[in-house]
Amino acid sequence: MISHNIVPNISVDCVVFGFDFKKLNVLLVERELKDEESGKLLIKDHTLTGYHIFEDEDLDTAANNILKNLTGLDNIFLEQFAAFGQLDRVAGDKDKVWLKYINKGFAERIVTVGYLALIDNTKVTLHLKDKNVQWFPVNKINGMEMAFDHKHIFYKALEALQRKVKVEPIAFELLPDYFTLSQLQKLYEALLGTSFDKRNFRKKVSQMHYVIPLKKKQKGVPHKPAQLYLFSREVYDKTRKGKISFII
Amino acid sequence: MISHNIVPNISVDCVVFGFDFKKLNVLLVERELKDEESGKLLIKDHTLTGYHIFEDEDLDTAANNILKNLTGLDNIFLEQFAAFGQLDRVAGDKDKVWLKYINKGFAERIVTVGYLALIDNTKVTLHLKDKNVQWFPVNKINGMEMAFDHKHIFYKALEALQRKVKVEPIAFELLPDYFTLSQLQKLYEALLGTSFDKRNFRKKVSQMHYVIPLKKKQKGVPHKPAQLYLFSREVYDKTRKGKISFII
DNA sequence: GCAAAAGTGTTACCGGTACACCCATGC
DNA sequence: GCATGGGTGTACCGGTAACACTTTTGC
Repeated sequence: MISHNIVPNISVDCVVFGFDFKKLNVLLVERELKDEESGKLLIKDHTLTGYHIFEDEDLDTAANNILKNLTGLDNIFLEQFAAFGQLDRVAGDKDKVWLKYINKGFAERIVTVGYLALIDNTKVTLHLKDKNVQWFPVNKINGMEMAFDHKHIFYKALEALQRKVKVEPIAFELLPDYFTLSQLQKLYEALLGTSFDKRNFRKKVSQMHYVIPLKKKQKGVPHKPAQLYLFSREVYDKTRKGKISFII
Repeated sequence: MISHNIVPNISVDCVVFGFDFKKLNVLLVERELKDEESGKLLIKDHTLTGYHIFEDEDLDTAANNILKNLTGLDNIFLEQFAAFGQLDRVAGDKDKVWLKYINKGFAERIVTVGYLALIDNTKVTLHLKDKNVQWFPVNKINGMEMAFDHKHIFYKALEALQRKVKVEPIAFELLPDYFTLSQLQKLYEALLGTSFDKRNFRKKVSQMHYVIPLKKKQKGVPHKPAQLYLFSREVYDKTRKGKISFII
């Protein structure tokens, strides 16, 4: 039995991160509302990608569905990182106007569960065309206007990501299947806001036997083509000794 | 304006940890139901300490109130660690009977937010008298019957605790204000399920300038009395260099 | 005086850090 | 041939790990 009634006071919001080989980005949806008569712009800001769960929908399922709708992809890395339930989290002036306008029967008090999503930019760009969805560099978020408490949620997600990335091999989710060591290094530098010594970084990676060099090389680059690598979760699960650190 | 209506589909559950200088314990409430006519025992198991939030109550406030009711103490260490929303999480046979019996107007679908609480056993034991609330060693939980998905929640809490304890100085919350280094060592050993070399452990602690020796010593012990120490959060906040590890 | 836990230093090894030059390709 | 990023080895230092005996108290 499938219900399509939403739960009026519980939602799921996904903070979707992507990496364009230079910087870390986050996916945001534009929220725009014009006064019907005057045409005056009442609201123009951004929100995370989320919605209210259905009565017969798991939290994890809801998060997956959001990502599926957004990108067309299944099997995206998704992990819950926190729940947000402040009394006033949807009670900003603009937010009240907005909720009244969309009029979907949401409650005044909404608890949302935040999910972290990591996606491989190279697989997904096409599906975002002609939606009001866009990538924004994470270090520009501070200056932006955001709906509800979404800026707060975003920063909590970023903190969670930075914490996890040091301890679990999840950063690979942000890279294509085949990647170079320089791309991996730039990714960690973008994630953690630091920079690493090239040789030491490579020495460390070479101890991670689940980062496997391929026979392939880059092609068509105007410099020495780089070796391509692959992350193997199977090897990781078998060989990790429990206390591998992903920082240098 | 204070409302005393509960939100029927959102609850908060606290996983309360304590340390008795030998092992790590968790606080559980007995859940018992007898058939009114036959007197037959229908349910006898244990639950975490939690309740449904009120309409005008923050998640954090709700968790604090639970702890306050339970222990009489304010200012207990409390941290959210996950939300649980599986469709069938309150739909076990016993759970259905129980929810019908207590008849409080809860929804069929309940999302609960899990909080980790750390308390100093020496301050709180008195307040638990004559309630059906008791400490249980964490390594006995596996063999116990628990309500709803509370066993699952408990294990997630334990994992979160083990993760955090290596990286933040929260273990001190489980000790009295003044403690000995042996107590601290036993605590970490209980938390992480390992054992440490005494000298190396002390060497490491001596580099943590926020663990401060006092002029006092233990009294009335049948062996050489130990130096007492104190954890100073102020010193910690000032001196931590960002990457101190609490493991050895 | 004995049982019980407190307290204390040194050495060996390994992993982390710092650092500079040659190489392969596209244009 | 030049601009661009790819790729490589070594020496030093600091932290971790292993290890055994003396001290102080209550009884």
